[in-house]
Amino acid sequence: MSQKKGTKKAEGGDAGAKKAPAGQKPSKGAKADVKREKPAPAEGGQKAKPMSAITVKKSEDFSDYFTQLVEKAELADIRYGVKGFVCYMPWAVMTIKKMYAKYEQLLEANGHLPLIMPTVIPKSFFEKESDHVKGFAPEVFWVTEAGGNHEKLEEPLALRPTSETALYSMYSMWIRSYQDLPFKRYQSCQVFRYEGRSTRPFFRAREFHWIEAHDVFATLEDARNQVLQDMDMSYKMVRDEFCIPIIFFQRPEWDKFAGAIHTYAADALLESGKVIQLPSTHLLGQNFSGPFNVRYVTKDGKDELGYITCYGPAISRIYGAMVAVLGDDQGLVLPWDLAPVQVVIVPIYFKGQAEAVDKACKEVEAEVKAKLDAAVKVDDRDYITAGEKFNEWEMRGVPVRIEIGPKDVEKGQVVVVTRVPRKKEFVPRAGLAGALEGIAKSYTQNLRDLHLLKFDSLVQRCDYIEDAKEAIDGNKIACVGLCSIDMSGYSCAEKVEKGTGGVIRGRRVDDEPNKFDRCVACGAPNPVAVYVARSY
RNA sequence: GGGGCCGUAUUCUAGCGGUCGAAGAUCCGGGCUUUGGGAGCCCGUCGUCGUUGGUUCGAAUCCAACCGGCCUCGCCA
Repeated sequence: MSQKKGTKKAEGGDAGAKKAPAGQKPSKGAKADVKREKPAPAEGGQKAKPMSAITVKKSEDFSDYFTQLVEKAELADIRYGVKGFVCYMPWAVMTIKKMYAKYEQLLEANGHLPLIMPTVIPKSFFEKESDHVKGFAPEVFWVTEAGGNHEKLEEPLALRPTSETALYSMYSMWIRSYQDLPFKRYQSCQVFRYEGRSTRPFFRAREFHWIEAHDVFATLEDARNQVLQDMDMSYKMVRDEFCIPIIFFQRPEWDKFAGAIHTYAADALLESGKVIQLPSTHLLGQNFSGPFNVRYVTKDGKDELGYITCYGPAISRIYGAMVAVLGDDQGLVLPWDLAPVQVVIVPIYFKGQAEAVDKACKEVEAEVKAKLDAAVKVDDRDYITAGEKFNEWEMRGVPVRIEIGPKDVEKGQVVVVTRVPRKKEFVPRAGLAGALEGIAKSYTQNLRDLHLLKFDSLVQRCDYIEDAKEAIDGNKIACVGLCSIDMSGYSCAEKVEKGTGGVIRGRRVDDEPNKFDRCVACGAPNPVAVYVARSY
């Protein structure tokens, strides 16, 4: 019987089999470490984890791994049936809300006030700035009719792909004088993009969740300083709090936000060897203040255009990146502050001793809540085994598990197990709060250290396009010389991208250690060092 | 947007022109028994075979289009 089951589970594992030969790999690697002694020899000969476990190794098939993680840790449900739109499940939402809260707090500490704008933008607003219109034209959802008879709207409404045009049309009314500047607002909202490329939960959707901050200043210099602050906030949040290593690039001229003077964007590197863009900040200068009439009166009575910046951390994508970067073969891993449940208590029941165990669990729960102010949960379900609970909470990335059984009650101790690193310890009840405090304090720091591989170690300096291709094929980022990231460098950039299969991400914003004598494509002297990588 | 693969119950799979009034496992509900790393037995429930149209005496099965999913290549948070 369990033989049959082993077989079935192996099959369950190839949820991905339909897509590629890679789907077959998993069963081979599937852990047989659990004491399931039936070999199930006839059909396939491999034991497998239950369907509730991830059946591929992250390092072997990242794409399948991510799909399974999203499904099995119940982060999103993709069965809604509209391309690019998914249900965000409670476990993900609880973390995402915490991420929002941290980000919003930081933005407010840096002088931003919250605001909520309408979701629809009239066509006429949207079309005021021509570069921006061109950039977004292909990916806007339009609301064109309404009512029972599908009456046509007099003016089509865009489902906002981003809010510049909505905000700045109001900013022109809200901002009157230099006394109003700097004028800094943010909103947490959803935006919509009719994405052509294939969609992925969290990473690329047609509806995504983000924060956008839009700031107006009296001088270009003030605006530039805001861009620096935006980058600093990104590091504080994305790297320090969410434990995702990132680096900022100035995007090439041909790859900037439509309507910006410059775009600066953080890239993270995922297990697949692809970079993904995380927060970006744009120096818009006066490109929008002209068309939208964002003006202010100076101290000496002159009428001036404001200088604008906008900053867009996409929380849903950052969440996806965090899940992807931190997760391991057991499932999700979360920083301490972001875990919906930080400590789970699993009672180990035995006939006739449940009451004593339950009582001890309740006591420990109360103590942890009181002394640590942590999110604690007692998993007292009596219809599944303790082992299954262990696996379930590990899949969900709960940082600490406390096991309490009859033996522990007797000895006045508990078992404390940390998710990362996976470590089991017997702790006397009297020392529990102290032990947990220690874990809580260092947990996130440990994760960060674990993942803060410096980009430097993943970057390969290359003098020839062929070398760069080799580096990129080996899941690395290539650093090459390019004559320019202005439009004058575009044709060389095309050659590099075609020759390497990567995309030019731009020039590092911080200090550049690599120096080049000539452009890899045309040989022109005094090139700028740029980074080339495959991207999501 | 291009190319490739795919769509049967919550999920995974079988069926590949008539024997399908669609099979098995899982899930779910009930009962017993269990719980220190993914338990077992018994009973029960669950199906617009993705949708629409076509071919055929007859379609889950063949064809087309659409919708969705996965993989892969050129443009973005």
